[in-house]
Amino acid sequence: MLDLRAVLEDLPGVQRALAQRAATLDFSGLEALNQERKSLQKEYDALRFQQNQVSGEIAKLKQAKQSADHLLTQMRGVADQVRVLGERMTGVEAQLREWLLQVPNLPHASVPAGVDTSANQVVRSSGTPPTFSFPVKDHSELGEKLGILDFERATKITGARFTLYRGIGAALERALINFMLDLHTKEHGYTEVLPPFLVNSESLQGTGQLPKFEADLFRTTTGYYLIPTAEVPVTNIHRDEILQDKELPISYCAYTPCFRSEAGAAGKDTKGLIRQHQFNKIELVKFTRPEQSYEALEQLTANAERVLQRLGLAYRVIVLCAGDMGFSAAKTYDIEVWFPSQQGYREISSCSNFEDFQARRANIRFRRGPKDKPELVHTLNGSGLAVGRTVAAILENYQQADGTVLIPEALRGYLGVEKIG
RNA sequence: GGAUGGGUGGCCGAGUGGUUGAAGGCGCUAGUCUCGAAAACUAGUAUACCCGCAAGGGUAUCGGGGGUUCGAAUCCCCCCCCAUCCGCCA
Repeated sequence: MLDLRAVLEDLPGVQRALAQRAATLDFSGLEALNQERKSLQKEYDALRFQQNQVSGEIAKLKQAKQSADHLLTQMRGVADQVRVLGERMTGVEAQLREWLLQVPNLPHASVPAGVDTSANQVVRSSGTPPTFSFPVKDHSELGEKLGILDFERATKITGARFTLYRGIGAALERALINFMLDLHTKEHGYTEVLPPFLVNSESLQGTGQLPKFEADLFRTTTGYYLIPTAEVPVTNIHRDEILQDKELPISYCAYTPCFRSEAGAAGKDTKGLIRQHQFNKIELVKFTRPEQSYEALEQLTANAERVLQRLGLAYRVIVLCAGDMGFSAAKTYDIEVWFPSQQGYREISSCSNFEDFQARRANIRFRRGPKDKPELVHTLNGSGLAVGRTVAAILENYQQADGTVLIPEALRGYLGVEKIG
């Protein structure tokens, strides 16, 4: 959520910034709505002032055992006026908030303009895509032939876009989770957390999934939602809190499954592990002082890249253009890993700085010193990494001519074998 | 799921209709004292919004929402959460 005051101070600037991400929003009436809010508040405050004053006088008279009847008569009906004004004020405030909640974040100055993926820019590449002297198989074919991925039975158990991992395949997924968590906790200084996988709507509003993106979520009959990413529960750890300056920056990593309805993705990536309703992910989340968040974004992205380096997978880092970023992000790097079957790179991590956008929604603040006013923190997060896609990348990049798959060195200690098949 | 007791400021804790934003204590900040520190003493110490150049003033907030009343932390209703007991369960 943007700061209403800041928006009103520089409407043209905000509109220009939002135009960069192809966000069309109706700003007309915003100023008037805010004026209405102010005048209602003025009226309301004055009336309450009067009410409080007279009530105080009544109290004094009663204590002095004197009649207050004339004052009681005078105040009859005022309470109703207060109620009516209060309701109008609440209504206007709700309208303002509703409007603000629909507005995406403003892109950072370093973000390239553009409305779709064609304006994204490659920042750097690492590793060399492997070459094969035989026709490569894609990961779903490899997984099925090796008996470690069973898409058919998962469809029977649940439906499309689910996977049953089997034997060494299940163990590989688990090994990757442990490997990634160990790397981030032991070498990158993150604190591991294991959050709830169901969250309430306040949490989803805090990180920006609600109210706009309800269709992407699974909702339970109790009104809770399955998390679409650990970003939601982990960022909300500190919702409605004032952190101490010395606590910052805070770095959390978490393993969770993620659940996405994938509404609107019909026909896309229908085969394999790439696009599932349920997948595992290691998430990195940071809370920082505002002046440190861009440095933190570089660091967080580097931490995610480290996983791919250790696994020996070729990847590149993309900076997303304004129009391709998620709703809450001010700047996003996507990390894309090489997929031999597609002769191209596919997203495996997305690392974003949200600046104070989520912090304002979720009311996450910090205090520099005992006498200072609370300020909003900056929040960041990124995948470190999506586990299912990592399994897919390993299968494809480490496949051998005989259909077996070598296990990357870094994982052998976790898995206890050198190859699958 | 049933029963009972609770949710008050950064923390502990008083307060059951009338200057209560809220006693008292702790913590924190500043000052006095000290060579310095501790202790002691003194003062200050919430957040948001509105008016104002400012000084300052006003309003709201005692888990959340509604209601009663001239007036609600205090009374009533609904919801959430916590504790304990029972039931159930991994």
